[in-house]
Amino acid sequence: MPTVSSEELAAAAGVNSAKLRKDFSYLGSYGTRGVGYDVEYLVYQISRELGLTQDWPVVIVGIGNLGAALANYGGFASRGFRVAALIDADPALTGRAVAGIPVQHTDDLEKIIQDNGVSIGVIATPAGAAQQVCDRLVAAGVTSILNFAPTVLSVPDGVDVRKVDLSIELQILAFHEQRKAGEEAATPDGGGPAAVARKESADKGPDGDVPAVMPA
Amino acid sequence: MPTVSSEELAAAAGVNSAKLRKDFSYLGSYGTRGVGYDVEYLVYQISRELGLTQDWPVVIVGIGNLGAALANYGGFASRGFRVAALIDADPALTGRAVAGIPVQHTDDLEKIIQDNGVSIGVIATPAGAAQQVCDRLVAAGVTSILNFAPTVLSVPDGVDVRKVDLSIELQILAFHEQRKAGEEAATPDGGGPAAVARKESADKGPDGDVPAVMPA
DNA sequence: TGTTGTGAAAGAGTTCACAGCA
DNA sequence: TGCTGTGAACTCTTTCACAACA
Repeated sequence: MPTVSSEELAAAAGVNSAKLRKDFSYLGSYGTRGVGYDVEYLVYQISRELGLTQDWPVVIVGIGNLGAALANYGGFASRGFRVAALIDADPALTGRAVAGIPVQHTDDLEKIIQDNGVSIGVIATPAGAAQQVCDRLVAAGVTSILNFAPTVLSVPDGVDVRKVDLSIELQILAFHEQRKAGEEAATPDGGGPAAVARKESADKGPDGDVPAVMPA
Repeated sequence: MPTVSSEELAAAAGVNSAKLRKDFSYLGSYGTRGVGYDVEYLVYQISRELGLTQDWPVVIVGIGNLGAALANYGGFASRGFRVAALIDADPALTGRAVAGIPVQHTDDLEKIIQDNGVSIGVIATPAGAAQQVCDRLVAAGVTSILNFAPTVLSVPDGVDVRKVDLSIELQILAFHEQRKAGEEAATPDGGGPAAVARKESADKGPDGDVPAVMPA
C-alpha cells in the first residue's frame, strides 16, 4: 500500500478526516490531491517532526523494579531512545547487568552524563532521593527529566520535567467504574464530615451526566 | 487552615481562579460567599466524586519487573486501590511473595476474580500474552482494564481499556529537547526517502512556533 | 475523478466581570 | 466587605464544505 487517504487514516484512528488533514497541514503539504499521502514519505516526515530520527541517549537512575522494567522496555529503541547508562546508589548493584547494561554507581553520575552527551534523564528512585538526583542531573547538563518518583521536583528555568503517576490511569478507570455501578442506585455516600449538610440537588453537573472534570 | 479561597487554590495549581470555581460548581455549591471553601468538606466531596472513598480491589497479571513495581507502588493504597491478588503464568513464581502478597497461578484467574469481587484488572504481561489474559479477565467479570503491554487490546462493549505507554512521555520530552537544540540551527534533516523534495516553507505551523500537534 | 488543503461555521473550553449572598 | 457562582464574551478547537488541482 504505497499511499493512504485521510479518510482511511481517520477511520483507523477513530477521528474526523478533516481534523487529520488540518493537523497534517501544520507540518506541511505532504499529500497529493486526488491520491492521498505517500506512506513512506509521511511516516518519515512525522518521525522527523517528533524527533524519532534522532538518537537520544538517556540515563535511568534508580534500578529497582521500575528502573529494571524501564531498562528492559522494548518500546524505547524503536523511538530513537538508547539507554546509555543505568545508575544506582546501592554498591551491591554496581557492575551487575540489567537488560545487558551494567549498573554504575551514583558517584560517577556527572562523568557518565558528560561522557555520553546525555540530555534526558529518567528518575526511578524512591521519593526521598529524587530531588537530590534531579539536582545532580541538572548540574551535570541534563535539560529534560522524566520523573517516576511520587514527588514534585523543582528545577531551574529551561529544564523540562514530566511526572508519570502510575495510579492516575487507574483512577480514571475507577471513576468510570463508579458511574457504571451507580447508574440506577442512589449515590453512594457513607457519611463524610459530619456537621455539613450535602446539597443533593447539586451533586452532578448541569447536563446531569458526566461531570466535566474527567477525561472521557 | 480551615478554609481556602478559589484564588489561593488557583495560584497553587497554576490556573485561573474563575476556571477553578466553575469546575467546582459542576460538583455542587460547596463554597461560602465571602469566606471560601471549607477544606475538609471540599476534600471529602472531591474524593467521593473521584471514587477515592470506595475500596477498589484490583488484580495485577504478569509479575515481571513492571508487575512487581506496581505491586510495590505506594500510591495505590492512598487512592482507594487494594491489590487483591498477583497472578503469573510462571509456576516458579507461584507461592512466592511480592510486596507481601503471594503470587498465584494463571490457572486460578477466574476463581480469584470472582472470590474477590474484582472489577479492575492490570495487565503487565509481555505483549504476546496480553490479549489472552484480557479475554479471560473480561469473561470472569472484569469491566475495566489498565494495559501496560505494548499492544492494542480488543474488548466487548461496556469494558473500558486504558493503555499506558511508558515511552510516550519520553517522546514528549525529546520533542521539546529537539526544539531547544534547533532554536537557531537549521532544521536537522539527514536525508530521508529520496525522490521527494521537501517543501522548506511549510515545515512549521502558521504561527511559526510550536506545531499544534504536541502537548505543551 | 478523487482527495487534499483550508476558509468559514459550529462547538467547546476559558476568562471576564459582576450580581448575590454570608 | 469579600468571595462565590455564573451569564456573557472571548478564544481555541473541531467540523463542514468546497475550490484547487494531480
